Amino acid sequence: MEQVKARFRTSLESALPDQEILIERPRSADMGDFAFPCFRAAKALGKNPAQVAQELASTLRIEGAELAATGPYLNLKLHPEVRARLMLEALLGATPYGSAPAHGETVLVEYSSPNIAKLFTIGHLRSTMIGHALAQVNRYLGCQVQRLNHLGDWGTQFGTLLAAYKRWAELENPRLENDFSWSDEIHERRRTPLFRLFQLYVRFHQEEESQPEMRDEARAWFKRLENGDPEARRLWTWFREVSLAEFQRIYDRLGVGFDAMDGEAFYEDKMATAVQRLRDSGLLEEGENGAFIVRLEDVGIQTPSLMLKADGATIYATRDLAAALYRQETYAFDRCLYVVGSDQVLHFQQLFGVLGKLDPWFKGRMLHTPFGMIKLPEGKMSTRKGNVVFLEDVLDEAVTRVLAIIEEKNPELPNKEAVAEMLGMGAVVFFDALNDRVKPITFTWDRIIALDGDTGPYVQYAHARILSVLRKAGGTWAHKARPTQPLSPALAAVPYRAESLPDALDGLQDPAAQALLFELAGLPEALRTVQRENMATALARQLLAIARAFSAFYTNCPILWTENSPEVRDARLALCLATARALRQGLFLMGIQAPEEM
RNA sequence: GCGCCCGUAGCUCAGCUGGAUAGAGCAUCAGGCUUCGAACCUGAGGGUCGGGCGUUCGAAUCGCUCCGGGCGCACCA
Repeated sequence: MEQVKARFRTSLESALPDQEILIERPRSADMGDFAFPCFRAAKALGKNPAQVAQELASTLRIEGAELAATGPYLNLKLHPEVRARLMLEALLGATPYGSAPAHGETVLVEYSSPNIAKLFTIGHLRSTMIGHALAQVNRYLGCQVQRLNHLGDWGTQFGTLLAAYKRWAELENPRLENDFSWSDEIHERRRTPLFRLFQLYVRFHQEEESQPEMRDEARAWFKRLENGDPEARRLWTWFREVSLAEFQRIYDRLGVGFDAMDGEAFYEDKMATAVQRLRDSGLLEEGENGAFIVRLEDVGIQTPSLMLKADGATIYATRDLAAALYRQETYAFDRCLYVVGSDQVLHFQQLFGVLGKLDPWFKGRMLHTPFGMIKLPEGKMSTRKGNVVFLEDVLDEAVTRVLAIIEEKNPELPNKEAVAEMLGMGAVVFFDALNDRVKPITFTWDRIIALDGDTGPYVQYAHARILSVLRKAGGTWAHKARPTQPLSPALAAVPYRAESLPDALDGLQDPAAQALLFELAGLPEALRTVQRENMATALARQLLAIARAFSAFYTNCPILWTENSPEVRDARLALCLATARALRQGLFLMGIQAPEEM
């Protein structure tokens, strides 16, 4: 397909010297595979665009394709059989479809980054799964990717937690579990140390409102922690351990992995040199009240970046600065993506501004992918106030709903629970990636766990139907649709064996088959869009388009009918196989599994 | 107050480096299971692309402005 595009480009270049040739994709298969809009060329030539298209259509020749002028566009449309052959070769060949060979570019993706001693809420899902998808797609496209989890394991909040802990719940206290009135109503799973810590945190903030002097208590505890007080240190370590254990369980469930989990505490001893560099460059100025700031007006940011508090203590901006400098040295990266909510756009503008002034090397390498916050119908979620929706509750509810549907539609299904898990997760994760809105999303159960229409399960359903057909086809067809080794977070490409094509591809002449090929052809471009725009939306939407086109093909073109000639049957089976592989690969990049039956 | 973001069908959203008749899903209505999975498919209705002005051969897309909403604005992260 790429060669055809290149040939199209070459002939356009020779017909229109000195013109910039921009080739687009038409909106649908019946218009063709590639389109050249003639507006600019027409203007340069002083002609009518439609006329230019006509002239080009009658002059140029591309083997295996027809050139037609449709108004101001010159459309290249491959002959159905050529289109089928090119696409199936690409889809079933040795190179994973749409992937690129390693080219040494290093991309860092910072995502998830939960705070120690807090529970995963639905708000953490976006960063975690978008970050995962971006890491996966970049790896698929040949980048060297480092997946970074910048754990929130340092800061004043630990003073709060230490103070709360000392106040109400000593480590050894056996009454811990009974100290909280609402613990009896909650799920057994939440009777974990982490959940108790979370409750302590919430309680402290609640009581603090009427007793402001508690804040000093918290500050004092953080001071002790910073000064290396053994008790504070011991408790901090313990908080961190129980939190990480809990996080890992969730990451395992989501199929997400990291290459580094260096949290903010990791940069604790690296901030002094970072601050010194700021001083040496003359960027650090004393601001109001004795705090130290970096002014950024000259780079178009009116609000200066606060780097040191009046008491000399560091702030999260200092830690992010130290982290960026550390990463520059450690990874020598080409791009660093921060998948963090849109409430922090200013923070990252400031951070990037400071880095750019400190070292021009950083310019253009630092990128923030902001996303809208999830809020509840009654307002903003707040961990401090305790009005949050926990991620695991959402996942569990999704799985429960899917299980009910399985019982209704396919009660004989083996491994119901495992399949329900894949579908429930698929629904939630796919929904999350589908819209990359920067505006806030209002959480409702029915929205996030929708199972019909533009959803993960719709794509998974198309995949499962294909596997079902391939199984019925007998022989090794179904086997060919399975990965050659188990999938794991260490992989980006689903491992498939290269397959040879049937000799004849009649049977793919039908418009529905051609439309499916057209949508499959859009997948590589969608992956590049994901990489360029740093959002997973384009991939999710392309998978939907493929699944939709498959469903139409499936209803229009019988595959295993006895009246079909063996050639027609095999050609259609090959298309099914190619589609199944593409769908599984695409879902996998998003962190979604594709069950063979559902 | 200042800065950034958003406003597209009844609802939720795509489309935005300007370009073909503005697309999906949900909801509504009308059809489709004696052969491969109806978690599906086919069709219909539904739009001053928030309003206005401008740039352009051409604007949902770019600029200005107004209206409506969100977020941020130094010692939280």
